[in-house]
Amino acid sequence: MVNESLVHPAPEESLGVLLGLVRSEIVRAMEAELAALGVELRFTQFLILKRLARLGPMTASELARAVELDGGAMTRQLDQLEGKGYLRRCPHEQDRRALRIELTNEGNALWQQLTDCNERVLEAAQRSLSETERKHLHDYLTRVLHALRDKD
Amino acid sequence: MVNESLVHPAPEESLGVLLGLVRSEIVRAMEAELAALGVELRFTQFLILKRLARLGPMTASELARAVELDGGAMTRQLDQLEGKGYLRRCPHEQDRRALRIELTNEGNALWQQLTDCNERVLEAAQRSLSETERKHLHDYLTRVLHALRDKD
DNA sequence: GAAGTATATTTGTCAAGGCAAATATCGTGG
DNA sequence: CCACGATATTTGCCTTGACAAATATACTTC
Repeated sequence: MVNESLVHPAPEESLGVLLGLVRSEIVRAMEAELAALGVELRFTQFLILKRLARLGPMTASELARAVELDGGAMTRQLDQLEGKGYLRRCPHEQDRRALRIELTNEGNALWQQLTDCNERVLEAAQRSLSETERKHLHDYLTRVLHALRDKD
Repeated sequence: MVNESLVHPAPEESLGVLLGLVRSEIVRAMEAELAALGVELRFTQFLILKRLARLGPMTASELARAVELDGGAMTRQLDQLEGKGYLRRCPHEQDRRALRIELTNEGNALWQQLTDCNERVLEAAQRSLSETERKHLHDYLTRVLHALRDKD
């Protein structure tokens, strides 16, 4: 598969920089899209709700690990999301140290909007990539991630 | 009670998440590598020095735009980098509002270490990708970035 | 079952970056 | 020249996330 933009490469941005730029554009686009729908959520909060919606109730620690967020930061995000009424801290049945974090009805109702919104942003971002290219992009990034994590 | 799906995360991480994970691993690796060489620099500071080394002296505003950093944040980073002796704020010859930011000899000397370090980290990150795949990855990311910036 | 270790949550502290206001200077159109 | 809007830098304020300490509870080992 020949690609024209390989023939005229942009002034060489290093991978680290490029990743940062793309990510911050995606975050910006998502937050703007949400705000336009009247939903005031930061990207991190979107990620938290997404995990809960997809994986079901779990403890705050599991949630923190799932979104790679510090435990302390998670406590404060949960404060906010609970305050907005999207989730609830319930006592954990087997472990009295832990919490069972679950979406409220309102949180579940919001979820459809969030996932649609995410869909639109990712579609827009990748609109110049073919289906195959999208798969490759995902595959490459996954392999890079593994390379970085499994040192050697 | 541990949620098994957290141990083996779903194969499909969304692009936004994946980008964040890869970037934060690269940042972590770079900072660790630098620290191991006795150089205490944050990734942002590395980027600033990199721009200066590659593009030569410029104003603080130009530098801020080049690394996509807020002007206020740039002022504070310059304070630190000037304090460490890596750069210098000189008066701008044509514009008395502006500064001419330039690397010191020490800053230039550091540069070779930084670029070698960056080289090693990126090589390690992409070690499982062929030369062609690396080019494609870069190309895809560049196209995604353009798609996000040039709204339709 | 007691002691010691590991884990869950919360809270305090800190650095970084975004945004807005303040100040200085530039450049342009009367 | 003068007023006015744009730009450069700095500073203050706010939010976020990392890290560490404190507290409560679970688990493991003897």
